[in-house]
Amino acid sequence: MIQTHKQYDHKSIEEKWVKIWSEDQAYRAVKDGRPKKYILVMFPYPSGPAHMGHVANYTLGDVLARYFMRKGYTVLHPMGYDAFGLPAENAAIQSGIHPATWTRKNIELIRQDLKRLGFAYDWTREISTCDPGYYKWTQWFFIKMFEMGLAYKADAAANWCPSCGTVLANEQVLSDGSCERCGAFVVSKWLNQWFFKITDYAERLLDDMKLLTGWPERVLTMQRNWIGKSSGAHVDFTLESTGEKIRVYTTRPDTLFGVTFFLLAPEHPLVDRLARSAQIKEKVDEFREGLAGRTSFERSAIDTEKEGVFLGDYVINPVNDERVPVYTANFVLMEYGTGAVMGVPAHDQRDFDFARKYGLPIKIVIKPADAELVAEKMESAYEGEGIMVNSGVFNGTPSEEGRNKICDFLEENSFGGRAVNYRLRDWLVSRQRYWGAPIPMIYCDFCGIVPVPEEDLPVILPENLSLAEGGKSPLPFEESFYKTTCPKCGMEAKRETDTMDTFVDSSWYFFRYVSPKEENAPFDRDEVRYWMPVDQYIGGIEHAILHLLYSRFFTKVLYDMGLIDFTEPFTNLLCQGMITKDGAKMSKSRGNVVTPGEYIEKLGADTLRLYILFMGPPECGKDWSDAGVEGAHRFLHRVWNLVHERYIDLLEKPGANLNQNDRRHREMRSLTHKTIMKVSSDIEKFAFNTAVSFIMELVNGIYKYTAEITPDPDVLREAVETTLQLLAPFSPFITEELWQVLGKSESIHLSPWPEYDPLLAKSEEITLVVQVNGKVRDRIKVSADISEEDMRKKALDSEKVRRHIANRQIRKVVIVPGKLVNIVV
RNA sequence: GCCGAAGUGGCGGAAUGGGCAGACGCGCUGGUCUCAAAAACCAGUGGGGGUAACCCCGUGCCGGUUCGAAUCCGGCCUUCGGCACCA
Repeated sequence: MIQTHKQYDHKSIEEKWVKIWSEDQAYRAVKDGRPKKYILVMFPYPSGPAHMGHVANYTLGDVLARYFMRKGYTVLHPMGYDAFGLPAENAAIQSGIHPATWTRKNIELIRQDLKRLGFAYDWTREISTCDPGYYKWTQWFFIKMFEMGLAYKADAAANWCPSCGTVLANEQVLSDGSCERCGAFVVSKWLNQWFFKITDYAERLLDDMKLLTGWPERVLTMQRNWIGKSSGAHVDFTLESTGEKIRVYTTRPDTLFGVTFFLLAPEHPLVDRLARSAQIKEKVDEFREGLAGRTSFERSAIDTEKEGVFLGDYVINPVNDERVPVYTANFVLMEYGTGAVMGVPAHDQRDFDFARKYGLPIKIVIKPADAELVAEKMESAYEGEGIMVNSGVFNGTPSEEGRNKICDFLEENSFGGRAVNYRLRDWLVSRQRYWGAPIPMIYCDFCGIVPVPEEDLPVILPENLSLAEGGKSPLPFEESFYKTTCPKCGMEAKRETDTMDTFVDSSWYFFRYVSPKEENAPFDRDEVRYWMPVDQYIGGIEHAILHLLYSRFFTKVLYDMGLIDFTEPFTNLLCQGMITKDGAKMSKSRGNVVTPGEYIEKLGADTLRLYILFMGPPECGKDWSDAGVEGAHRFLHRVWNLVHERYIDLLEKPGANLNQNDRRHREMRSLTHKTIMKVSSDIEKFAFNTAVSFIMELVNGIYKYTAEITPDPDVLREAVETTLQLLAPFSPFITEELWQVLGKSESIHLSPWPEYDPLLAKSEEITLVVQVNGKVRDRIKVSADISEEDMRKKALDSEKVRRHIANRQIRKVVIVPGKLVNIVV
């Protein structure tokens, strides 16, 4: 039967298989006896159709999932939507569409794109965080954490985004002081808010990083930085006027004898009590007013001038009974350490600046090895190591050693002792927004804060409300929502009207996938035991701290609750770089947005997937090129034509002058097997770009083979079928179609991954490189199993080499077996 | 300022337990086909020199180790990312 030569029509092929795979529920995760792989990609925020970042991210996951399916694993590869969040409310403000409507419409759009892209998801496990069946359990976790003392309400200086009209967690403020979401500058506001006590887990979050051997080093470094552990000492100073102790934290106890003043954060509760005289009180108020107007970023900027006010009181340094003045100063932070700092101007640059400004004494207590310090002549603080001086019995002690000795001394005399501090702050989780999971708490005038009883969950977010004036949340104005009765005493009470940070929703979603329809628990524990932890997590580097730190924290809390028996959720992590266009982030305002939809339409999902992987290593940023994507399309055409023109046609008219022993048949087989070997190992290394290039080389090789010689049918069949099988995870549609053209009855995606024969994968011939003094002078084709002696002989026999040696004396011959000979003269 | 990553053709990128620099693709040039073009196919393509065989230079810069360095070591420069008044 002669096939009519059909043109490669990506559109009809892809539509056909999307339908078939969908009807077959082809990629359901089945819990069976086989080894499992849980391949997870960070679920999208549904803000519209899929964008290129999604394609890149999800294609990586899809290639791995399909690869492991064919390697005999049972694979969990799910998809869902991070569906609560501010953009939905912004859309409502701008166009009047309800956040729920907007979100569900976008889920529909992105789902359609994901299906068109051919991702092998188990669609029966689809979840959405705005679904009451999901957020019921988000609320349940909140209550459990409240019961464990890990969720608490407190007054604190919070990051307030004026444009979003809500508070933000520290992690959601960028280093320039702007809002991670909208870019507006964040201000500091003193507010009563809900927090998760992530600081209780600081040490474990840090310590368990040693388990994360499958994580990129840069992500671990960023988290380590963020947690910011430091070791030092607590020292209790005595307030002269009242005799009470004020504790400071320092990383340099060795400089304790150099204290010449004492500082309190402006928010420190002691400041008001100390500022007794009217004159001082006035100055302090004025000083605080000056700070209040500024953004928190401005206040903590390194180049902001150091300022302070003397509070009229003194403290006594416990180690030498020296009396030093107490100031409040703008650069002292209430949130870090104890909110009180000892001033050692000789050995701390900030204290030095402050001392110079207010004419405070500078006392040298560390002497550098190679210089003499004179207080009056110093231009900056000496922060390095040295020998302790002016420090009583500690004189002559090296500073590193001194730190320890002072700590011992403090502990022996109950003046303080060793202490550890973290930069990490508690996670502020309440948001004054509508489109989020309601915090399941009730305020009762008699009983205080009472959690919603478990059986009353979920606290349903009413979806029939529209945003209040100025885009504000309608919940505080909606009596039918907030009016309730106290579960304890039955009296009239008021619900919490704040919702949760959406990062809470996404901190446990990977648990929900294992049993998405479970109604009596957040997840089925047997299913978790089988599928978790996630074997491979894939997502953008922008979540290096945020989502990944929160998820690690949640997992540890779940462990402490006794729900799971592991402490880290993601065994291996792959962080992909950003896709840019013309070197810049794609954005509507720049007008440089390219959307997957247009390319799926024009060139096909297979082409798009192939190109986006071929562009470069996954972890690097990639710049989109229209010319490049055409090249990928051209390659798929070549594959299509290979099957139709070179394979089917030639098989139809077999056999003239078949010379089985011709070297070229063996070379073809060798190339086929070599390609299996390289593509397999490259996929496991995430080197998808080179995996694709090896498949391209195989295709080029087959073209050459069929052009040069009448192919052997078995050799050609092996080569062509292997090509399709290796290409299948990358471009699932065209390979499935061609597989069918070849008369296969089962899906190519269910066929076992090809195995290679190591003997065949080895070349018969190698190119021997011959160098003279390290410079390549000749290349000789030799048999692969050549002996070292023959290598030397061949090299020395070479005409070109002889010319370069001329009549100089050969001093040495270096031989690298099977590769290279270097002749040194 | 501190920490981390990276600098390779016109472009995206290959090659690091030291051993052929530039795989694969894009772009470009020439050719075949065509009335012509597109597509497709074939050939070429780091720079310089030479009619040629060939020769010299070349992986951010300067040194070093080595028979041999994109790869290792020391010092610089640049870019990107993170942290940054955290006591």
